[in-house]
Amino acid sequence: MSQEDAKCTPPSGSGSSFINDKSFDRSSSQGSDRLSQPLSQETFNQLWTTLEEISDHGNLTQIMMQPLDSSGVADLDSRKNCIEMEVDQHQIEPKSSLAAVSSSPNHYFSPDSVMSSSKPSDNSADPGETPPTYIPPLQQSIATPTVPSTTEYMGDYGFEIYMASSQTFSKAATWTYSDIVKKLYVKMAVTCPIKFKTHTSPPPDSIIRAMPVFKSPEYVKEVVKQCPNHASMKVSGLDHPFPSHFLRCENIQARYTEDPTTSRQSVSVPYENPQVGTEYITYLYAFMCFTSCVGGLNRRPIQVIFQLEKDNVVLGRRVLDVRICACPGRDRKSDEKRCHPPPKQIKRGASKTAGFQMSVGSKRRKGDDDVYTLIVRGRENYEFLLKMKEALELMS
Amino acid sequence: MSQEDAKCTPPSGSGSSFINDKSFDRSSSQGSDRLSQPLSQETFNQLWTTLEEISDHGNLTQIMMQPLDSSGVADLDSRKNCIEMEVDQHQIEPKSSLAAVSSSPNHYFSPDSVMSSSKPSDNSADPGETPPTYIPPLQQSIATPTVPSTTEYMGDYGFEIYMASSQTFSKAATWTYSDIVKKLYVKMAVTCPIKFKTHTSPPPDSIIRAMPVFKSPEYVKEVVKQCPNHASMKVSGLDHPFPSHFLRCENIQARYTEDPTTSRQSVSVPYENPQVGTEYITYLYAFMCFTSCVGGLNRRPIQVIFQLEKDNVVLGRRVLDVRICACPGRDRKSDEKRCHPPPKQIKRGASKTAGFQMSVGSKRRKGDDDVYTLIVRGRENYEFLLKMKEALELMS
DNA sequence: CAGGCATGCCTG
DNA sequence: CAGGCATGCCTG
Ligand SMILES: [Zn+2]
Ligand SMILES: [Zn+2]
Repeated sequence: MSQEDAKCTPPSGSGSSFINDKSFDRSSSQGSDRLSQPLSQETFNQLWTTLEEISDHGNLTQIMMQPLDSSGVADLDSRKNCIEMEVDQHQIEPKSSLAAVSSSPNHYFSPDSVMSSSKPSDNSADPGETPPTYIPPLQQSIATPTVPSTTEYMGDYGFEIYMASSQTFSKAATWTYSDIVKKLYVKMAVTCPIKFKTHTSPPPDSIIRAMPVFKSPEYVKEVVKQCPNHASMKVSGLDHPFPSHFLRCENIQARYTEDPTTSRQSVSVPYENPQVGTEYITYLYAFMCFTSCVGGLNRRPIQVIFQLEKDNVVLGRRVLDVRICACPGRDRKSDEKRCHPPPKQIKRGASKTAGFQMSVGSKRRKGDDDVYTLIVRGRENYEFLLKMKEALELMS
Repeated sequence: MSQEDAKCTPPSGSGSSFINDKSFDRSSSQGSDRLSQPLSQETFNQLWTTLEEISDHGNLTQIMMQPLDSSGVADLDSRKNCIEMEVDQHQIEPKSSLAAVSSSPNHYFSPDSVMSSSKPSDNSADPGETPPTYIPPLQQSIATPTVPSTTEYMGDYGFEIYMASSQTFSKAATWTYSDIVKKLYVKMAVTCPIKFKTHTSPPPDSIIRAMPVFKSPEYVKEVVKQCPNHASMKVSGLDHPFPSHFLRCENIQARYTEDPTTSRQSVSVPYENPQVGTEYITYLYAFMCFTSCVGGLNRRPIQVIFQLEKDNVVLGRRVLDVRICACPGRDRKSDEKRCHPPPKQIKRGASKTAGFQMSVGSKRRKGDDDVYTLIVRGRENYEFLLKMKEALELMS
């Protein structure tokens, strides 16, 4: 049961779904536990530590983007150096002093995505939206730039996201959205249509930026990126502008960014007003790893932050829980079942015997003490049923 | 049942266990099937093809060995170039003409590991060993150097391997050897003692070379290497002489080789005669991926070839089936059960109900037509048993 | 350590 | 496409 807890916390309406978060899966730092009796304990601890450092900050993607004309040999050791450099950066020089001065923490996204407080679209400005709950002063500083906001924010233009809660429950549908768990279930590497609208046209050249983050507070700080396995598949770099991005948008104008400070990756597309007669504008997104990918998301649930931005000013923000899996239909069904167990569902067994439904529990029923006679043909059947009867009577 | 077939073919004694091989799991080229509704079908097919090429020949390990003093950025695209170069090599210039001339196919291992036919240790020379079965002329040429021999060969020195069939069945033991399935079950990244002996001391400076190969004929040609995930963990290169090797030997004198022609990786250690009073010499080996590793072994069973060599002449060869998994005890147990199903084992269900054993099948038994009376207390119990009885009578 | 779940993938 | 297995890993 405890293994399933994490799944039972659908985001509460439009507020930050973080509040509902429970503890999650395993911590990636438990990795070293797997190495009982290692070649050399110390050696391995080192290995795993290295791995964790890399997965926290790694600049692999940047390395991989290097075009063909370079030396032709890779020095992956440089990654480790990058990591240390990065840490220094954090402590010494916030990438842009502009960000440090004028960004509003609740709308902070990346150093080049600043919320000007003079704009009318500040979070306190929109009464129709759940106002953000009290934020302790510490969080208001730029001290933790690695955790992007996940507070939903409609903004002045009425930015909204919409998932057709369509697509069958079928185990094999490429994607399906659960309105009851408020979560998108989607297969890996398939495009999934996501719709947006505003009630007022945002300024021209506005964009929608999409960025994945871990849902659990335990991991929000960690950057979401592809696992080495899937990252290594796109190595050729010929097929995609930013091959090792976890989140893609099928749009010729899609722009792939990796924030040099936080090293978080995002995709942005120009916001287009819906065609006449259409309420929503649809973009096609694809997720390039499973939620379960070892060495990547590693079974840690994520959400995607969709932000309407104009010149690095955040005009609106929507957050979508996403699970990337092999059987969206199956997994949706089981999540929903977990949250709304059907009446009289039995813990385990029994109901699988199907054909009839036996109640379980201590409630006494009509006829509980009556005595009946069963005529059975066959010795073996008789013995079986006898044992069964004894077991049943023991239970009652 | 068919999913389990492959597991039920223990190698038949000391002969090539290839003969018993059945079809295996899925082909890795089915990868593209996973991408239903991809971003762009063509693009993805390309991706997967690239991946397969890489996993077949990829020079990643070489690239990763590049020391820190290089440019500091990696050009992983160069891998693809390497691949093509490699293919050319195969067709144009066999690495050493010596190998092409004097190697005996059955003892062929790698271009620098040649079987001199003047040596007394030729395969035809030892009558105590199963002589290799007829080999069609085509295979005798050096045309398929990518498939190392897996024929066991005791040789003049009486080379033997020995696995203590010790270690509990316990689900958590780090390794266990099944004498009935003739397979080693071992956790990933833990050292496992493997013992060798000869009846006569081999010449000084003899070595034992260990090389993993896929067991299935379908995949033998493919080089066994670590999955990108696990390979990327050792990236630092500080911890191990050849960090991305799949097979390691805990021995200061271990030498890690990657054959430039076949790009197969192997570890060799100097052969040492057992200590006085000891029959065997023990080496510690470790496997750095699961048999199930996606992008690596990918659930394809492997075996390890242990070859006694002296100056690239093969003096003996032993082959060991190995499964690297999280629960060696559990998996051994289930493999053995598959091969020797306990008498009266029921396909599914029933036996799980424990406490009594019901036979299944159509054999008529004593008492099959007798009629018995069962007195049942409780309406619900009665109804349950009634249904049960009806079902049972339907079955008989 | 043993039981059991989660989840990719295989097979009909 | 649905049922079901295989198998890493989590939890008592
Ligand atoms: Zn992945
Ligand atoms: Zn692996």
